[in-house]
Amino acid sequence: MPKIGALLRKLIADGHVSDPASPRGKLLAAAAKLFRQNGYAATTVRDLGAEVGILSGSLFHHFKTKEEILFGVMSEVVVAMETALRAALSEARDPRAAVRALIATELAFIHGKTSDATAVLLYEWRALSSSHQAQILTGREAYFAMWQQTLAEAEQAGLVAVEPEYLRQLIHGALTWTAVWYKPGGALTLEGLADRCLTMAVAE
Amino acid sequence: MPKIGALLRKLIADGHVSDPASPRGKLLAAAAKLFRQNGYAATTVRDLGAEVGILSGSLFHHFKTKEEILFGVMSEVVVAMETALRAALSEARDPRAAVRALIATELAFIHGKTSDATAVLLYEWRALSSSHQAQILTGREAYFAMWQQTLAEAEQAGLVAVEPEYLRQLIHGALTWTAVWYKPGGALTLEGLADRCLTMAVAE
DNA sequence: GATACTACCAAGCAAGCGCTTGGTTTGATT
DNA sequence: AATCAAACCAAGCGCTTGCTTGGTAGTATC
Repeated sequence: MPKIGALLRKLIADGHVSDPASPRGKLLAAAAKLFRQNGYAATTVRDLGAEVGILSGSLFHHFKTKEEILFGVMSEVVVAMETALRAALSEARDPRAAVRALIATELAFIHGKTSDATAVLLYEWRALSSSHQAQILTGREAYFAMWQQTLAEAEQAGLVAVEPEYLRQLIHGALTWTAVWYKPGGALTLEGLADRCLTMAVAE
Repeated sequence: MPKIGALLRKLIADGHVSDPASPRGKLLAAAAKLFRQNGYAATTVRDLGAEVGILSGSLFHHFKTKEEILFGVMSEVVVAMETALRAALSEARDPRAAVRALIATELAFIHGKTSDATAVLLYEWRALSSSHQAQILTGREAYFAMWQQTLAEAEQAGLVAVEPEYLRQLIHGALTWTAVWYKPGGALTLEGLADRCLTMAVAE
């Protein structure tokens, strides 16, 4: 499984993700942090400006509206996540390893350097305009399909006892909720957490 | 397992939960609906007033602040949930049945008549003041303890392969997330959903 | 050395926000 | 018939919100 950092650098070089050194990239990172911490609606454009050290009005030189900033945060993490999941899957040798690869990659996004943006993607869905929602949803379809297919193969191999479409959602919920309770650096490592999730999801 | 409706009526009669026929009860129900739909920060006191058919200023005859309304929604559902979980557990004859009782009860809250309030409790945590957060947390401790003990007994019976403290959080996440994707009335019944969750959580 | 572009500031506008105030209606109680 | 509390209205205050406008400093291009 390639490190996510390396994948991210390639996406930046290709222009699919904003350079964190650029004003736009810094702003998106700051927005992700504040949106996660206080929520989108409770974060003001003045908060955002202060976080990057400019006045609130100057934000609108980079983005047309506040909501475009939210959309920017979400769409970039969707691109990165899909790339990472595809790379992780391509190296898995059997259904069980494939499921573990998906779990570990998703946990890496939820708790690694992209954790703020990922949390915003997962928990600020409502705040997006419906047209932007549709765009993000389209971007995530490939991602859902990967999960679906992987779990279907695990089912054929007799590894899982719950229908893939339901199991996918249940696992997704379990992983998503780790953003609320799991703190890296404690007794449970990220690898350990992935092991527990795998144990729960598939049979031995 | 007693119906939640009956438990709720008793709580109303005893004054632990607001009567839905009273102005306060109607307001809390409307608030739960709007807070869930649009989020706490994005819901204005004018929205709340319009939903119950009064002017925004009149809300403050019933609650001191907007945040007190949120707190009211959350604290009442916490009381109800703890009562329901305790009742469900008392009728379980073995560890497996106990786990299923907890799962089914929580799903009933997430998707039944109290679904709006439950969703608000789960997803609007950040919007509460820290002192109110502490109060809600205290109220939920008994609830966490029930889960913890039930899963510990299941572990001793050899039913689960993941440590109770982690498994509790993973299951909680899976159940919580059903609020986002599961729609009652489709091919999968609530009982069916509970079965899938149980299958994933404990061995045969 | 003129042009053009990016990134920002300074100031503020219109709209909407939570909440307050003083007064009115309503329905039950005495 | 008089009393009283609960429930609500009408009006608006002080403040914050997202966003706009016109202008400026720095840097790169031709």
